Amino acid sequence: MAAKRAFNIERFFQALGDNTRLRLLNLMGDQEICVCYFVEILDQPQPKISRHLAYLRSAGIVATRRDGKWMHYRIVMPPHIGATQILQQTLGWLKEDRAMQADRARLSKACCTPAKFVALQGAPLPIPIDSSTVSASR
Amino acid sequence: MAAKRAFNIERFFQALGDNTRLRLLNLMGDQEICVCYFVEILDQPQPKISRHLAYLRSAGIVATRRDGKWMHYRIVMPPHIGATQILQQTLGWLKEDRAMQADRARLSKACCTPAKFVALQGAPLPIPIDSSTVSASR
DNA sequence: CCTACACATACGTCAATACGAATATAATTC
DNA sequence: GAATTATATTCGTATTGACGTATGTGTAGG
Repeated sequence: MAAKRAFNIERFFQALGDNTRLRLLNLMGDQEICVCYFVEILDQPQPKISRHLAYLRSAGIVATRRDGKWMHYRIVMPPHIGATQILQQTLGWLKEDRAMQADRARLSKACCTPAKFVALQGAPLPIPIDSSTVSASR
Repeated sequence: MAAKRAFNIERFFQALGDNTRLRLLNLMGDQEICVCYFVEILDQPQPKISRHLAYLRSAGIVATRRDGKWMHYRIVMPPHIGATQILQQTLGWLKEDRAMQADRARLSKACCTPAKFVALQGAPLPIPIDSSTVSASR
């Protein structure tokens, strides 16, 4: 059993204080994405991606869902309304950043033309999250 | 090279990822306050306060003004509109936190009844900042 | 000048973090 | 059940950050 810690403000901001983690959050946006996409799009070593995702999870910013071999990550809003607003604001800010736009463009490309991304063959496509049912799933 | 670096997003969030620094920002709010108040209200060693203030300054979140022996600190809005919004949001969030409210209450008390705070004898009172430079939230 | 005051910085130490490389775990496939 | 795939964790190391303590710097007043 993974001991779930209480939400921590310091931890929350620290989680946002790293460019790789911001890039990961930017890619997630309102989708649920599996790890192989992060590795491919950011072009970084898999353990590095995995560690940063673990950090985001420990900070209560993302959650996971296992789907066979694949692990899907999605953003979850923190239990504090203030943190939620800041996270939303941050995501909006990232959308205006050129480098972040480029990351998302690459992700779209990978989803539309998977033939050009050999490493993603067979990987499940990102799944849009219905913003009205953030918590529950059928 | 100049000591002043370009605004850095990672640095910005890292600066917010420490409770002492959040307390300092909370006390500043829309006032310009000298260091001795921080030391007195937070009841922490002066070098510790000074180091955290230096960190905030290096992150481009606060600015200083020397007034004789006293150094006044104030919040300055970052050059990025996104960062500004997040900083405002954060300050608003802090206002709802009990511990942060207690800090501000202590500050008010120190300003109204300075006789009870021996260490602050002769210290200049906090100076409200013209809200035209900082978008207000009433 | 010299001292006192307000604040900043340097130093040593310890914890937290980031990284590449290697290895472990979990689920699928054969 | 052995190999493969996808992801997580461990290990060793280098960097950064936080802290207490000591010391340095700038200013005002005698």
